[in-house]
Amino acid sequence: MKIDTDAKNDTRKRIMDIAEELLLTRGFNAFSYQWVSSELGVRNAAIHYHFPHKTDLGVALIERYRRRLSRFIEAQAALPPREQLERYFELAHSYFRQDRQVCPSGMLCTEFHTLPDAMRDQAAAFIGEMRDWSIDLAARGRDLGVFHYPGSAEEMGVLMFSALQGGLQLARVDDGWLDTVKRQITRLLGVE
Amino acid sequence: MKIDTDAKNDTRKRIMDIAEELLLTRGFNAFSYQWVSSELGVRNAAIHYHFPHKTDLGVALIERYRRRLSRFIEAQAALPPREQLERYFELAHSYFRQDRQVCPSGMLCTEFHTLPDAMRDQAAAFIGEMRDWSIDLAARGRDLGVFHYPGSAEEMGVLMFSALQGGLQLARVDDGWLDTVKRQITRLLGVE
DNA sequence: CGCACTTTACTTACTGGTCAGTAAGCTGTC
DNA sequence: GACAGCTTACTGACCAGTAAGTAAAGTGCG
Repeated sequence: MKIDTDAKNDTRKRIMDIAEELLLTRGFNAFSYQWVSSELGVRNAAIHYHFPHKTDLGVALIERYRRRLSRFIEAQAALPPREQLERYFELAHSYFRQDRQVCPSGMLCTEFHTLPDAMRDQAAAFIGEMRDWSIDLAARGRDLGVFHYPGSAEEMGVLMFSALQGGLQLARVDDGWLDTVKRQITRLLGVE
Repeated sequence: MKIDTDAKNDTRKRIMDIAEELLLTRGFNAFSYQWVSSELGVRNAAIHYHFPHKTDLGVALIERYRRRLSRFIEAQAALPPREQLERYFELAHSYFRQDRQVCPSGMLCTEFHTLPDAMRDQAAAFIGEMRDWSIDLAARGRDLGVFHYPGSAEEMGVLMFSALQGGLQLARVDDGWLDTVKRQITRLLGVE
């Protein structure tokens, strides 16, 4: 039996890790293969070997986000809504702690008009999945009598997602911003 | 007396108008002087005559946003909170209608780490003014008994700003998004 | 086991295109 | 004749992407 996760996959993963950090701090259009290769200590063309076109790298990154999100959702599907909400906030805050990153959806939305088609499709699917999860959380919390808010679960889920995305970006300019957003969302959910 | 708003100021204004559209659709890093000059029907260097460095153009754009915002705030300072809220929503929606633009603060936040210092300073000031106005609206609405929400005016103002910024971006992927956010904010403000 | 062959994971060296920015010249108006 | 508002022509840097070569590891076979 062959150990498949050797040099190739390791380099590939390290490229994606470096590219991910650059994507979430600077944006897809604001980093080049040079940035990745010099950080990794290889030549430019080595990146092209693993990801022939920059689009391939971008698509691979979003696909990975989607897999992670799917695992994240599954891993905490059984938790009570209050804890799920806490994890949702923690997810957002972990981006902020890491060099004031924004969430992938926020970066991909603002760069949307400049992205290649394949990346747009992936981004739209990813955002749809984020949206659905946020709505599910709002719905489940209300059904279990933990959240008390006006309007539908869809409206509340969409609002929470929007506020966290915006809040994470605005936190770059004002440290306390994200905490304020988290606090107010919690209050608006009527959690005692 | 000389009519000052002649060729120079006219070209300068047209450059800024074209650059503004590019900024809000593609982002500051994703358009070049070539894009502006070809749209305007002049040569590259003509743009450099009016704005020697791209940073100068960026700063001028944000300064203009700040002047506009200040006029916007002044023009409707006396309106009842419900109407002020409506105008706030309309401001956001007018961006969306125009080629799915995002609001300036959203674009500047996500590109923040790549912007020159002078632009960052302007962006931070602009966002601070937006924030203050949103908070004032929440405070005045509550004081006049029109809005009924939990938490402080600061928290509610910051949340509204965040949700509109995020919602405007996410509307690029899903047409109805912004309307949903507007509806839910209105509900959460306890407006009957 | 040992030798030939193939594949993997790169390298060096390059292309054509775009970028911001500059220098020098031209033209029409006060 | 001075200056505003351009133009043409250019520079050096960076960009994504490619082609050809190489060293080492893996594979098939006698």
